[in-house]
Amino acid sequence: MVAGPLPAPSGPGKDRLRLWIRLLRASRTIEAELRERLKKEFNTTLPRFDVMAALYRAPEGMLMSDLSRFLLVSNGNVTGIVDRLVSEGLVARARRNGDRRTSMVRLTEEGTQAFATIAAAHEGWIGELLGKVSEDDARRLTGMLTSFRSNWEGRE
Amino acid sequence: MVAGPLPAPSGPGKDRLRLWIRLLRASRTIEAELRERLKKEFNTTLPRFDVMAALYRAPEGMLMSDLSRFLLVSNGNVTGIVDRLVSEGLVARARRNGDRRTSMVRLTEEGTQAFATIAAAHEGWIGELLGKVSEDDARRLTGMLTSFRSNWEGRE
DNA sequence: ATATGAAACTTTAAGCTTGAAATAATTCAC
DNA sequence: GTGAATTATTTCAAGCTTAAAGTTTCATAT
Repeated sequence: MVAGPLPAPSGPGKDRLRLWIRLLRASRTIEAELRERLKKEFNTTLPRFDVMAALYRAPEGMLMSDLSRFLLVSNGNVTGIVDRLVSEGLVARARRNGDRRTSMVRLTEEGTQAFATIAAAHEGWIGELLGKVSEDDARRLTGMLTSFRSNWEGRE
Repeated sequence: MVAGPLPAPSGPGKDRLRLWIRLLRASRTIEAELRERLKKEFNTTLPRFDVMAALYRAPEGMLMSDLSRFLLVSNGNVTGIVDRLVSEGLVARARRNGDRRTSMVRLTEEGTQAFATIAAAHEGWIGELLGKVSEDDARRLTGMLTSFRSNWEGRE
């Protein structure tokens, strides 16, 4: 999967395979770097950051199922991450009157402050790690990725 | 991190942030789909597939450290995955005469056959999932990703 | 020869991840 | 209104992942 150098395959369809391999290697490389910095600088993790980022954009809160759908991870996964964030005082669950199966999850005041700091650093890191990509290329690449995704997404 | 729809941020540097988010969402979406199919069709996992793919390209075998470097994962990680592949008879470790710290890891006959089958299906899936990307765009995107990566890689 | 350090690998603890099974609450058909 | 599906969430087992600590082996400088 994460193939790299070596006997460059050729033939029909190989271009897409190569694209996928590059895509995967690029995101894994960046992810690894972010994970390391989040740990070193803020003693946190990428999954926690993802959850907080989602909640930061939704001051009114999110349901667990909204979170898992948005983050593209399983339900049970989110449960665990939120549990940990709650125990750290960064996130709170609020039972709802309407539907007692659900609970609104939101950042605490402390969580909001903490996230703002981390997010600023994060944006700087991305700027650094993708620094060699021109703003122009960035926009072009983004466009390609967006359209490709919307094409096959929502199949099943 | 995996932000998506909603209040499109703007400002300097935001284009690269947006690019990163798209990149991550694209690869996670495809990865999830591949993982699911590997499980359903072949009862295996993405990490096992990755290791087997690496070994398939190296009939003479690879050291554990080669594997972990190539796959961009930690040493301990590879140990576990290889352990499982060995217990399934798909991979073999061979002690070396020269250096008794190391062992050459390679696919067994059974592993080679199994991988060939899975790899064929895998390539088809990629063709399907990235089908809407023209071969031309695929090559262009690949080029962009390659150059961006080689730029900041090998920093530390 | 022998310490000293480096290298290759494994082990461990903690956390992330999934898919499936279990719980609980709601909705809907009758 | 009762029972049957549906929905939201949690729990669970198995496996993946990392960073750090530990083991064994090798290289090298005395």
